[in-house]
Amino acid sequence: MTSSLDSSLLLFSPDDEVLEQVKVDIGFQNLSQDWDSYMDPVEHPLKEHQLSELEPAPAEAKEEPTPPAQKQVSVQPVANSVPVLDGWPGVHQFQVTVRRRPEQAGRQLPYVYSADGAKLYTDMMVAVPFSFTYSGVADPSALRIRALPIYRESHHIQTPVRRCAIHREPQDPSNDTGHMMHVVRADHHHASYHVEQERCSVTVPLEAPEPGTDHYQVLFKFACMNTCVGGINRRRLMLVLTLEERASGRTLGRQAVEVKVCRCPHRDWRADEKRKGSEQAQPKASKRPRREPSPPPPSNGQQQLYVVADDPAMYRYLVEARESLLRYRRSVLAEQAPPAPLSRQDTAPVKPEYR
Amino acid sequence: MTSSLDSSLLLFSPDDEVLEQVKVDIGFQNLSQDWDSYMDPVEHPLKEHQLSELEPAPAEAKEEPTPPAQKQVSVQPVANSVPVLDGWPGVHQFQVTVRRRPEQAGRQLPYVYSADGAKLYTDMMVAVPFSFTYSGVADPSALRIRALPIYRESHHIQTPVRRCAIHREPQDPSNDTGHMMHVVRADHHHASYHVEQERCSVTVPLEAPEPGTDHYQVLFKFACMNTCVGGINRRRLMLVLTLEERASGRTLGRQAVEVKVCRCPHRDWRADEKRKGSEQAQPKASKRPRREPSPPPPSNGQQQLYVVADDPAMYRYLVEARESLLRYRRSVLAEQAPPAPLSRQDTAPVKPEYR
DNA sequence: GCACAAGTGA
DNA sequence: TCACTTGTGC
Ligand SMILES: [Zn+2]
Ligand SMILES: [Zn+2]
Repeated sequence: MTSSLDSSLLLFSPDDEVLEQVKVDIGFQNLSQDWDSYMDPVEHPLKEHQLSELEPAPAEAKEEPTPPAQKQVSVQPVANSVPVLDGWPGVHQFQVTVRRRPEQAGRQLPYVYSADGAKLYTDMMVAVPFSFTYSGVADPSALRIRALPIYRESHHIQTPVRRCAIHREPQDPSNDTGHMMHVVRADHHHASYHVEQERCSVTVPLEAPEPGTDHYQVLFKFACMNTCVGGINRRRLMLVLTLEERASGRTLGRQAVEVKVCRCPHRDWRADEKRKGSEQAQPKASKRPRREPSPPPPSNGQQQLYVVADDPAMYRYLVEARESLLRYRRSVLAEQAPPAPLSRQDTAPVKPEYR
Repeated sequence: MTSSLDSSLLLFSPDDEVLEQVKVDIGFQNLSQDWDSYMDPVEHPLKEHQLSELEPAPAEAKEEPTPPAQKQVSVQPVANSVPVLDGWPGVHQFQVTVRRRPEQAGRQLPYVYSADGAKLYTDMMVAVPFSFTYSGVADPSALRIRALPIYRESHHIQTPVRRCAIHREPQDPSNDTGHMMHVVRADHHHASYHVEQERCSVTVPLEAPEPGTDHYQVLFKFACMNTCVGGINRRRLMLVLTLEERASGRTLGRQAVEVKVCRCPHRDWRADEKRKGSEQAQPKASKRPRREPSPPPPSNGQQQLYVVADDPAMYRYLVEARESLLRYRRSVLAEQAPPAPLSRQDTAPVKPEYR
């Protein structure tokens, strides 16, 4: 039996990390009244469409044209499976990097790799050379490398990374080579594209390093920006790279690299560096990390209420609902005692958030 | 015979303003060699897709469900017709404004109207009350008001204003009331939506002012932002408001209002005001107007070469081609003597501009 | 490579 | 309302 996204990549986790995360994310602490008024469909300004991302995408789940030999069936229990991004070299000492790091780059490349943060900054649709090292592999062709993009924040880690409406258009040049739904592309003749549980990934066969080099190089491209509206939408991205046994799909090693696909890789890399520097310099309160503070990991030892999520969809729904509530509260706070209603024609009444 | 976009709104103009504009826009002055190398499909970094906007949109030109009584046929010659935005009150003294201008606004509205510049700043999908005045109309119901969005810059004035891919999605809340293709909506029970020559507009019947007021108020909403990628795309917008004879479609009056649909109407209005102020203060070179410098209107008295555009599509094609060339030149200038080609695997070769 | 414009979280 | 982020023109 074979599996493409195997059980060590998609981790089945009833009341472990995932639920811990749910407890943290869904922080309704004795706020049942708040909850009620929030959930009242007449009172609060939410509409279902705000949760539209949660709906399973209109079955795009068809398998890509793949060499029949690699046709595979997932045996993975789907419920509560969450992608793992812990680095794990495994027996083959599987490692990843991107060559030509910034400090030695002579000419301005359309990408920068920060080795310490394991973060790649790249423009869209440029081929970035990932270098893989491994050892103790008798027959490389029996293994393959999979690249799977996921969201970094726990809030969104369960959401499949999908392309935005604009770049999904068939006439978009990024789709000249097909694989319209795939954010991550591999410039490799034997790349094969997979869609499993709504998640798009690409695999390439493992090969021996080119003569004279000690690493196997694969070119990956990214077909949406981190900022793509209706797609990645400014969320942080990780690229999970796994070494797999081709026949069984078993994971033999794993590494993850953060990827920021943006127009000015160098500028943004530099900005991150500066930020890092100033944060260390002033370990005080400093400036709050603007981007996605991500719920406090351990939190206080006090009794915590939580909502159990039965499946990923529910989890996502709840997380989203929570965020909507937070937005709602903020807006209520912001408005506070709605000013004497004007002529009732002057301004639009309760309206959904358009974006 | 009836016409919805009549001949005074769409002006037939062979060798007049339009061609003047072409002369200015297409400024190939003795640059045939430049042109050649530019047009060589192998040498230069352009691809057809960059001109994709020029292609006629996949026939969305179906008429909206409209009361049969208002079903109309256009008798308008299409070639070289260009929208007019000169204010023209006409015999009925047709005038437009938006009430509640900023200086007297107590509470922060989601829109601001600058009367002097005749410019509206508004958030997306909020109902903005336009006030119309007119006089000498015996039977208002025989007339109607049309709202047609067009691009302000001559570069783009021939391009129909279309919604972006994101807001065009059927599940977008802005489409709950239908009219998916329409950027401009009227909050009026008898609004009727038109699509003619790829241009979307909306009409409402003219009515008598509400008792006690001297103006007829109509609520308009805007269903895309000025910045919408793949749609308006940061271009400046005008809303052309025409008073029409309902039966004949004849134009009796016309006014135009610039509209900026953005997230922070007040901020952007304030910014414009400041800009205006500082520009007057320093009438010297000052800061170059960043946005769309729009080709120098009269230019020097020297012999000017120009390319004749036979029809709007060609015109648009040429304008776009010209802009592409400018981009190409800039990029060539920027690169100058391409550095010794690297390992040929490090960087992506000639690639189209992804966006 | 800089500076501006403009969406967005807080 | 402020400040940050980030696409984009030049
Ligand atoms: Zn995208
Ligand atoms: Zn839009």
